[in-house]
Amino acid sequence: MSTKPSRKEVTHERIVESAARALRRHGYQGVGVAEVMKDVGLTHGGFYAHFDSRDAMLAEAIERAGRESASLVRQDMNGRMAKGASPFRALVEAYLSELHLKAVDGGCPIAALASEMHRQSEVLREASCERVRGFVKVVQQVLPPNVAADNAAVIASTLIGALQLARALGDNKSGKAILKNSRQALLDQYEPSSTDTSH
Amino acid sequence: MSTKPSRKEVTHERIVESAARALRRHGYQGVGVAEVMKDVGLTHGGFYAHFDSRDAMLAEAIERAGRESASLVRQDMNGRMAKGASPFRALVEAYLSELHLKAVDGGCPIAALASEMHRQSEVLREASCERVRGFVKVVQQVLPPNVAADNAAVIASTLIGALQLARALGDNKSGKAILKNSRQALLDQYEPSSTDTSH
DNA sequence: TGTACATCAGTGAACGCGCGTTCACTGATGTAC
DNA sequence: TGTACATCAGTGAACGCGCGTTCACTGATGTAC
Repeated sequence: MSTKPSRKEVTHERIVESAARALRRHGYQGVGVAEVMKDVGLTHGGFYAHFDSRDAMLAEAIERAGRESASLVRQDMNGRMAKGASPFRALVEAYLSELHLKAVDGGCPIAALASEMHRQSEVLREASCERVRGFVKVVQQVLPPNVAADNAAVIASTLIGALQLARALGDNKSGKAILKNSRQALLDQYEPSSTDTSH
Repeated sequence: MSTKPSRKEVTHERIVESAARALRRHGYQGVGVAEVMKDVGLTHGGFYAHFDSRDAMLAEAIERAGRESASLVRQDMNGRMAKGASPFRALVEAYLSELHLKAVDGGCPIAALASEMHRQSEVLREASCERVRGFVKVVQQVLPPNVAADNAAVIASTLIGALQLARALGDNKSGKAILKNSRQALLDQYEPSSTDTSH
């Protein structure tokens, strides 16, 4: 199906990839056209051959950031499930891992952007909401049996809030303590039968 | 003790008040010196007689936003406790109320800023962390008996995350549903004896 | 109480800078024959 | 396979704009006598 991508398409993807990283590291307003172009080895003049506007690029970057983050988390989850963890435990432990705490620019765009979402332009808000809905759906899919689907959004809120607060407090004792407490609390509540295997 | 404030002190407070509102409405980067000064009826030139820098103003604004929000939430809590709600229930219901959902610029600065905190300058990060620590302490103080103090940070994460996601999804059905589910889940978990009285 | 002067809060023009966006251009790629 | 030309991706200078910050100045406030 997929024919070999043109040179322009390759460049386009590299721009989006760089923007997706900058977006999470610096926030919506921290992504500059010139800086992104420089990062992929181009001059800023060529930008508008690829996108109608900066916003158009950001909309693509949000979508890409969501996919990247999902694949990163899923990879971590797979490792944990291979060791016997349930899907729910694997998600909680992967999302609230110290790896994710540090990996801001490869991690979850919702944790990186949530408090800014409602201030963005229509296009960006819609792209961002889509990520939120997607994440809630992911949580829903790993819910332990006997846990009502209604709880997915609350659990998503806890995951996102905890990661944000941990990052805000810094990559130190208090930040890591929040992660640990939150993992513990989520597992105690929704999967009380299992035991904590994290270290 | 408190002597009558000088004219300059009054103006200073009005600037900080305006900045505290702008900070929550527009985020750290959305607070402009000129706009804040215009909002209090002054020209931007006089700004540096009041603050060493924009950052210095923001640091004061964060502190003020925290106090304003705390007093707003406490007021709402008092009303609920007068009707028989426990302190914990009152906090959960007040923080995750539709009023708070809409009142961005008078509400909790952590919900308004959390995902941007770790990107700020040293001064602003410290001022922001202080708000986080203060909020966790507030949660700790209303914890129902038999709930370990460790849980305060997780509950704070859930409150903050849920409010952010609700705002991101918009002041509509899905946003309000997250608030409602989150209130329910928190009460079910930490105060299962009581019944939901919210409407 | 009234005048003379010093202090002080706020004015408004100007600065340097970085940003998003535009555009005439160039050099490389690929197609036609 | 080789040449001639059209297409296309990327260049780099320029634009208008808003920002944080500075500063010489002004008009009002308050103090000294």
